[in-house]
Amino acid sequence: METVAERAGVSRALVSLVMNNSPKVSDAKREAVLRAADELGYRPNLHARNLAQKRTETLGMIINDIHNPFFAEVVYGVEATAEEHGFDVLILNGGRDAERERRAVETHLQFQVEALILVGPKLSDDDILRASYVVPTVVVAAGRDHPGVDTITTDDERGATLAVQHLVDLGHTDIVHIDGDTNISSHARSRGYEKAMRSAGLEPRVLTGGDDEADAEAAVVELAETDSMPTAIFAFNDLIAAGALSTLEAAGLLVPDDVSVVGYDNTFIAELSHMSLTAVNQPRHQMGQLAIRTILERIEDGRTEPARIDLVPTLAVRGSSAPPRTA
Amino acid sequence: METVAERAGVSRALVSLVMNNSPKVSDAKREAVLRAADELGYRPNLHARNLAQKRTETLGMIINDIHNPFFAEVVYGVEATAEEHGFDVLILNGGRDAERERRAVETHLQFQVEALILVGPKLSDDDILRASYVVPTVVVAAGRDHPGVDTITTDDERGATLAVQHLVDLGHTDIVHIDGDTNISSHARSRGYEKAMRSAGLEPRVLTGGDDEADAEAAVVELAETDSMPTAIFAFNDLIAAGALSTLEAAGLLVPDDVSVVGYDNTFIAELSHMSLTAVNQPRHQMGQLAIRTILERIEDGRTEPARIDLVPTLAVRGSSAPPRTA
DNA sequence: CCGTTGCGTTAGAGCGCTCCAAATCTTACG
DNA sequence: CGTAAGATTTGGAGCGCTCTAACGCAACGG
Repeated sequence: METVAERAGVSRALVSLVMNNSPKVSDAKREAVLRAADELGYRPNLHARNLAQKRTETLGMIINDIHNPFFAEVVYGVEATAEEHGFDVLILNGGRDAERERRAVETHLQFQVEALILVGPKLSDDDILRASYVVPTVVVAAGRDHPGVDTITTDDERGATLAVQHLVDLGHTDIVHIDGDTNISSHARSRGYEKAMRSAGLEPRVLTGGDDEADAEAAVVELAETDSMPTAIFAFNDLIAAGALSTLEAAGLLVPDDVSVVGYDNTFIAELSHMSLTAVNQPRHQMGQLAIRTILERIEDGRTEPARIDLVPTLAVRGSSAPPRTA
Repeated sequence: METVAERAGVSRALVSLVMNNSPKVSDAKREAVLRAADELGYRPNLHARNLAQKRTETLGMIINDIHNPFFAEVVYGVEATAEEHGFDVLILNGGRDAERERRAVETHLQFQVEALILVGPKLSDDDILRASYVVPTVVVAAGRDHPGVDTITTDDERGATLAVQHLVDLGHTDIVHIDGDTNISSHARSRGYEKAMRSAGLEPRVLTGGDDEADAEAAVVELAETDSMPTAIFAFNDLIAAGALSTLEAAGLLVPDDVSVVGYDNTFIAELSHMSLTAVNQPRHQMGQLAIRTILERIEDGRTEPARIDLVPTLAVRGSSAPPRTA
């Protein structure tokens, strides 16, 4: 910066003004500075800037797993909205691991991000709350209540109910749920499933799933081997559903003829007409967008009470669900 | 830091030593500092640290599109290896847009990242070269030659050849390629396709594709409407292939009976047995890993000549390819 | 009993930038 | 031509940390 100032024949302060395109710089000087900067390949050091400014205009986002297309779409919503407001978004990958997420939070905090956006976190409530004392924090796709922090969710319990009701309406009575294991929204979806089953007078049956295709296999194999295959499977997410589809096929079962399958998230995978997966839809882009809006209300408008936005899930009916054979 | 030092009854310098867990601090003082830091909720400011140290131990990665699972797997390879060497990885999403990528590069450079990892960049060679003057830069999944910078690729031309040869071996003579349009590796794959077709004595036919499912539709619809449907389609990537599968199905055509489809990347989408997509495989995890190794050779060992690592693609044969009807 | 050694500790400068108050230059006007 | 009001520009302190060189002190040998 010093060098640029000298070359342009001005003071360091003036260079700073130009780099932040302040309006109160004469055109002549501005141009001189810009030219000098260009000639020298000068690029402001963000660390120095952030240090001096005590602001970073940067938001920290942690996503559960870059693998899962659900999260990718939330990211697009977040980025688009953050950009509009002049914030950079730093992404750290949680990698489906609470410990890694904890380190990611720490990294973000040390980077002095102005807010934390946790998408489908695996962290404990305590960890989240602790982070929220340091910096505004919003949990997206939370599934359950996070006391004290902003949350953007779709009503997972209701989403699960939609899925079950759809299957019940088709005439299914034997519906198994493969859950999300330690995933944060797993509990709400299981609860919705169980309630809906009970209120339809049916007996719930829940198997342990996990995050993705691979985690579905064990559950479906178990169903096949114990000869307890239901007429319908409601999966924790689209990946599990896709895994179920694969494993069912490998077991020689037809979907939807032998077994109906319903997923959750309605990602592009469900949409692929080859998959044609009936799935509960979450408005991902909007969720990302609302996350930023919510956080900006804290940063810029100084809101302090936790916000709680609960969106309404819908059901996208496709080819993987049909009436059971016996009906 | 000042406050922590006071509370622990030591100097600021000592706090610094403790925070960087230097061995030359007495246990008593170390503990005192740690306790004070904990009580005060002290967290070192990374910007100040980076400024003083003139190192950031941070790598900047830009991925073409978080949507595409191919990139996600490269990310895992990069992260795992970077972590081993004590580097943080900052991810910025290119969003399939050269202009956004350019801004992302700028952001990373201002953040003083110690290296740049570009995964499937949409940037021009010039932009890439310019970045490489500032900081060690490696291009992953580059597809074509990038003079002056390190590249990690799989041989895309050969990959395309594998796909075509597989189809030719099955007896296909009418094979259309849906390309990657502006994608960086599109050219190499098209070239491989064309060469392989010619050397098999067949006439190449290339349609414009793009990045994902949506971009496949136009091409396939065109084939259907102009009554020029081939017996096999070789797609630029798995997403395009998946889109082709969908559109073919919508047109009432069976895969592989009426049309064989081959994808590229061999992501989990291809693996889903419902998709069962024959696809060219790239060793993604290894590519990420090698990217970091290569870059570390520059940072830590001071290599200066550009490295060029070209891996060998393989073909994963699945259910979407079969002999043509007429054969 | 004193000079040495070496460990543990510290003062203080400096990293590259922003921001404030104050200095300087322009312009307009009586 | 002098002056006040703006418009520009500048010096210097300060952001929170690391790093170097130097310092204090206990243990040790002669």
